[in-house]
Amino acid sequence: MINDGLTVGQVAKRCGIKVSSVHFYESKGLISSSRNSGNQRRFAKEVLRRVSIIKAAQKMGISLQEIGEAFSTLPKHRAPNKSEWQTLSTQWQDKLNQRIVSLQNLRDRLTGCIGCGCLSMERCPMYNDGDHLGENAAGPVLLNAKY
Amino acid sequence: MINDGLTVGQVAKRCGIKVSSVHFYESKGLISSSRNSGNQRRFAKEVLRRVSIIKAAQKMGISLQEIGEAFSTLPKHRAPNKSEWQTLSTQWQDKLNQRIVSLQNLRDRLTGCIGCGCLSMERCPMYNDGDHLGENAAGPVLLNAKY
DNA sequence: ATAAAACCTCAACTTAACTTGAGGTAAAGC
DNA sequence: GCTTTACCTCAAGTTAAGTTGAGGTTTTAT
Repeated sequence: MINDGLTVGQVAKRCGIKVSSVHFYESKGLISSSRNSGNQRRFAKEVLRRVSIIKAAQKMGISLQEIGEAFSTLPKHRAPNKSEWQTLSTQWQDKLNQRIVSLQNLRDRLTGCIGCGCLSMERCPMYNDGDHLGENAAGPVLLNAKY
Repeated sequence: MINDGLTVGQVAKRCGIKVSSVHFYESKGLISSSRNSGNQRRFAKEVLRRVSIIKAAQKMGISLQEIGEAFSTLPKHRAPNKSEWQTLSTQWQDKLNQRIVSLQNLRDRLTGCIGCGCLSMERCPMYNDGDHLGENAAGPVLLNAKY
């Protein structure tokens, strides 16, 4: 068994994750493997890129669920090519940009609002950065009150 | 019982969260209440600000644990004043700034890297934005390989 | 050839942040 | 006064993303 693909241990080590995580990602369908004669997993090198991308996407705040959905648009039995990866990249960049903008808004309003008296759920600009409140948020909200 | 403070239901509604969450936050020591003659919770208006801040902090990616730690620096039996709230604000702004910068780095590297051949755990600039890899990430990593 | 290291499966445990439900009490509306 | 709505407590369930462990097999190294 000299050159039959990567073992789980090798994948884990090269990706900086645990063997159990490799198993876990496979169980979620994010990566796949074949088996050798002794029923041990063997991974194509392509898996390293996939794991890299999983990790990068997670840093962006993308869930494994969403990563799986994005991966499902990739070809099943051929290594994705450059432009296929770039399609993913573009989708996620948009998400990432939105997150950044949203955090920037929050940051910009934080100083102005947290110390002032206006902090309220409904009207304070801090809470109106594109997100919507829960269903039951209809009631009147304290404005300019001193708590 | 006309003006004895806010009931859980009122707090929940005005904050756009569920009654169970109000209970939950109280169980975590993030907010507190007194009880009326019939053992029902009554909240001071100050609680609305606290919940507001909990929500804002969560949007920033701050955990309830950290929020609790920050809150623990506030006075126990007096409503915090403006400058006390602003101290919190300042702490969190730094965290927020770091997160933003980190996401920006990721974003800026995403397009360049995800479609190219260099995406690797160890050397690719995408993974070198200040975070460190796991302990076992020591092995050689595929560079410029076609997966 | 044998021992150690790596794998295998499957079930159960972990943490965060809540939610749901059961069984029972209090307050409000008519 | 009665009924409905709101509360109470406490235990258990939920989702995400893994981790841990038990019991057993395969590879690798000496």
